[in-house]
Amino acid sequence: MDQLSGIFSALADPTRREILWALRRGEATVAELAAPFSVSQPAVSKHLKVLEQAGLITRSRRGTARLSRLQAAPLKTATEWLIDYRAYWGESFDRLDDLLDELKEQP
Amino acid sequence: MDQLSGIFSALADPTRREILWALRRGEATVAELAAPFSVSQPAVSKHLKVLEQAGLITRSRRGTARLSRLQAAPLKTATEWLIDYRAYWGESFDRLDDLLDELKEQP
DNA sequence: CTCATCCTTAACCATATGGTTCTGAAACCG
DNA sequence: CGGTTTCAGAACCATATGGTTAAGGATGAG
Repeated sequence: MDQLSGIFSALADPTRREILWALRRGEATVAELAAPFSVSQPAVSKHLKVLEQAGLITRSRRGTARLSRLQAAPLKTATEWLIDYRAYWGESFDRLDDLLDELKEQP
Repeated sequence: MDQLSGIFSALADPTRREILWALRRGEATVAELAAPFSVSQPAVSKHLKVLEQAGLITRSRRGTARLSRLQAAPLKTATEWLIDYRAYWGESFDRLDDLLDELKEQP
């Protein structure tokens, strides 16, 4: 599986996007990440493995707990693919351009 | 399947990304899209159906041929998700920021 | 050393996915 | 009308995916 496919398929699952969202402010344990969901803890462990293999998170230990931490690189890779795509395409991204403008103006 | 999941899982397949790439300059028939690949024509038809259901393409007829055409909206949706995510995350996108700077300066 | 805690792995299951071949529908060509 | 071209659909297959429960490894607490 190439890198982009791994990233996009990792992002394709709503539970995994929620997990990434929960991690945006820092590290969290498996139990903390599993709490908001109605799925079992081993299911969350599987999702974390997928995210790790896509490079979206790295993992470490603290006592018996396993900590997950976001990694920026794959998100950049995915965003760049989309932006590059647009660069080679005739049509513009209209409202996306506006959004980017806004983002540039509030640094 | 929610919209983002459909878009990301459509983008997760390399063949589908190649098809989108081939469509960046305009419409194409199924045969034209299938030619570069070592898969059968029905396989390409299936991929086109996935892309259509994700909203990434629309389809029309010209004689016996079926034309596929790119749609910008889902690409915008996906890009915005990634950009928004970054907006709520502490770390910056480093080189992505540079890329965006470059894009803003060559309009 | 023993035990509890936290999490991963194994085994299993149902459904989805990506591929095939074969068949047939839809539109033009003569 | 009949044939050709272009493509979609059906049926089938192998593997991947997302879920479960049950068992067990690793670390810290007592």
